[in-house]
Amino acid sequence: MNSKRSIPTLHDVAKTAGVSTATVSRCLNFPDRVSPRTKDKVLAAIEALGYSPNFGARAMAARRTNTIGAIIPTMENAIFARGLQAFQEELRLHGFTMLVASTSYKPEIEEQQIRSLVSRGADALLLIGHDRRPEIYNFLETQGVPALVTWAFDPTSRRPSVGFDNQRAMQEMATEVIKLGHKKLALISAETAHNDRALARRTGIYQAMEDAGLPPHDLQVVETSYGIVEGANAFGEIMGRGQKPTAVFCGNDVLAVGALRRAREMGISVPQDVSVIGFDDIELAQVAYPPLTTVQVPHREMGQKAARALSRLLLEGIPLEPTLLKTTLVYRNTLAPINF
Amino acid sequence: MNSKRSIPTLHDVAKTAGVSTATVSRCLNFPDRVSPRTKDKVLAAIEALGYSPNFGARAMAARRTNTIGAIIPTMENAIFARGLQAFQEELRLHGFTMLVASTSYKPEIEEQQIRSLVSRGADALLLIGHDRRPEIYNFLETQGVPALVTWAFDPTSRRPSVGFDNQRAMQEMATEVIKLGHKKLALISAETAHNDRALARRTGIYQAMEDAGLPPHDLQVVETSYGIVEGANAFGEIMGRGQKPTAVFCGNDVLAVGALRRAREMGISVPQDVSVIGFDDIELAQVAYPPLTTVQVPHREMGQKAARALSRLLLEGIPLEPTLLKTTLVYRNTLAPINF
DNA sequence: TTCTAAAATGCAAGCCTTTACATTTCTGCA
DNA sequence: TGCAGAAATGTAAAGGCTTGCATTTTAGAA
Repeated sequence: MNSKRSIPTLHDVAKTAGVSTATVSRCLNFPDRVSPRTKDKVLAAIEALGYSPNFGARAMAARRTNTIGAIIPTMENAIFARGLQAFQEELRLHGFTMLVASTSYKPEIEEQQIRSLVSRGADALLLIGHDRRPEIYNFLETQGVPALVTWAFDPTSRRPSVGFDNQRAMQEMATEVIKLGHKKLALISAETAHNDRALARRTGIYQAMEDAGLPPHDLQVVETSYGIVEGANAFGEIMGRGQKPTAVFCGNDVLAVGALRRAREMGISVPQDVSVIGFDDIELAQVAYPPLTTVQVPHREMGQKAARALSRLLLEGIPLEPTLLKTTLVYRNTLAPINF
Repeated sequence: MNSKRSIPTLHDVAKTAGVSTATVSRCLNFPDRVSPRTKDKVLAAIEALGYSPNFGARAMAARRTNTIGAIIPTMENAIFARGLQAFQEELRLHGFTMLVASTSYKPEIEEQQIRSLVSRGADALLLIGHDRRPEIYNFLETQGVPALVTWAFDPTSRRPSVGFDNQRAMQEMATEVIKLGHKKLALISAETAHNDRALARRTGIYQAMEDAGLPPHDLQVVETSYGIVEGANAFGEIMGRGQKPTAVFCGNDVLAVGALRRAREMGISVPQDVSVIGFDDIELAQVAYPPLTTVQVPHREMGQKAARALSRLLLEGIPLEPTLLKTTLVYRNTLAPINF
C-alpha cells in the first residue's frame, strides 16, 4: 500500500503487476498484443490502484488525441443539439470523442474557443458557417488541424462544408409565401454581421421578391439576437409600425415561437391576421401553438455526414469533400393565403 | 508548405525571441514577472509563429488544468442549459474553463464520462444528483478530484451538494393541487431507477397525498424517458385508461409540454378537463400553450453558486458546503380547481 | 563610482505515456 | 531435443511545458 496519497501512474501499475510500463500501455491500447495472463495481472492492478491514464501525457506521446472539437454558437436552445448529437454518436462509432464549446455568437469568443480546442489537441474541428477572419484559418493550417464547416454550404469557399444552402432554402419558402398572395413581408433575422447563414437566408427572401417583381427593399427587417423573448419583442416592434406585414419570416424557430407568443398577447391571430414562418424545424416547432410552418433542415444527417467525413479524413486520409444536403418545406398551421 | 512545417513549440518561440523557454513560459503565465521589453519580443514571436501552447504538456508540468468538468444527463433540451450557462460564466470569472459531457441518463455512460474528464485532467467535477455507485466516488477520491453534486440536495450524503429539495418542491405543489379539490392524480415521471431527483419528486407527491388523507397508491405513475414525444405518449396512455385523473403531474416541463400537445390532439381541454403541472420552469413553460403551471427551480443561482463553491475550493482551499436553494410555485394557466 | 537588494532571466529536472527497437520467451516442427 | 520464427515483453528516448533554484542584470542608495 502506498502511504503517500499520490495519483497512480502507469509506472505504479507496472510495478504492481510486475511488468514494464510498455506492457501496461500495450495492454490498454492493443490488448491483442498481450498474453492473456499478463493482461489479467495488469487489469487487476489497474482496478486495485484506481488507475486512470493521463490524457495529456498520452496526447503528447502519441501525438494524437482521438478528439474532435465542435464549436457552436449556443447550447441554450435546441438549434444545434440534434445535429450535434448525431455528430457525436457517429464519431463514437469511429472511436472519436467530441468536445463542445459555445461562442454566444461572438466572433472573439469563437476564436478563443478554437485556440482552446486546438490547445487541447483536437485532431479536427467542426465549425458552423464560413464567416471568420482569415487569420483563424491560417492558424488552423499552421497547427495542422483540419476544419469542416457545416450548417452552411458554399462550394466557392476554400473551406469544405457539409451543409445546406441557406439562401435557396429560404428562397423556396419565400416563393411559396408570395404565391399565396403575400406582398407585405417582414423578417426577424439574427444579426447578419458575423453570420453568413442569417445573411444568406435574408438574401433568399430578397431574391424571391425580386423574382416575383416585388421591390426587395419593401422587406421590413429587424435584426436581433436569437431567443424567444427577442423574437417576441421584434414581432411587437414590427406589428406596432404603420405598415403591417401579412407574413413574418423568422431567422429560426426560436424567434418564430417568440413571435407567436407575442402575437397571442397582442390579440393577433396566426395565421388569419398574419402568417409566421420559422426555420430549422426543431422540436419546438411542432409543439408551438399553432404548430409552426417552417423549413426543415436535415440536422441529424448533417451531423452524421460531417462525422463520417472527418473520421475518414483522420483515419484513412480521404480528403474532405463539399456535400450539399436538401432542405424541405414543412407546412403546419401558421401560414395561410391572403384573402382578397 | 506551411502545413509541412512542424507545429511551433515553446522552444521555437524562445529561439525566435532570443530568450529561454522559462521566460516564454513566464511571459504566458505571469506577465508581471517579465520585463516589458522581453514581453514584447516574446509576444511578437508567438504571433509570428502562430504558436499555441500544448495543453497536455502544460497540464502535465503544472499538475493542474484550470478546467472543471460538468456531467449532465442531456444537452438535448433546455433543462440543464440555463444552469450550466451560469456555471460557466461564473467559472470564467475565476479563470476556469468548463468542459461538458452528457450521459443520456445512462449510469454506464456517466461513469465513462467521469473517467474521461478525470483523464483529461479536470481539477474538479460538477455532477447531477447523488445516485451513483460508491466505486465511482472512491475513484474520484483516489484521483484527488473533488466533485460537487447539484440539482439535488441531500444533507445526509457524504457528498456535498448545492441544490434544491426535489421532494419538498413537488410536495408543495401537490399540496396546492390537492387543496384545489383534485383527488385523482397521475404522474408522468422520468425513470426513477438511477435518478434520485425523479424519485424524490414522486415521493413528494406521495407525501402530500398522505398528508391530505389520500391513499398514495392511487397515484397513477407512468415512467418514461424525458422528451416531448415521450410525454405525449405517456399522457395518451394515462387518459386512455378507465380511471382518468383530474390532474397530471409531470417530472419536468418537457414531459408536460408533450402532455399538453397530446391533450390538444385528443380534444381534451387544459385546464378545464384536466390540469397539467410541470417542473423546472424552463423557457418552454412560458411558451407552451396554455402557459404551464410549474415549479420554478433557481437554475442560474444554482449554477453560479456551484461555480463559486468550486472556485473557492480550488483557489483558496475553502471546503465545499451543502447549500440549499429555494424553489417557488409558478401559477400559469394549466391548473384549475375542480368543479363539484 | 561602487555596492546591494531586487528584478529578470536561465538551467535543467521532472510530469506520464507511447513506441521503435532490442531482447527474451514461446510454439511447432523436423 | 533442437531450432527458427513468431509472440511477448522490456528498454529508453521523446514529446512540450512548468518551476525550484542558480545566475545575471538592473536600479537605487551611498
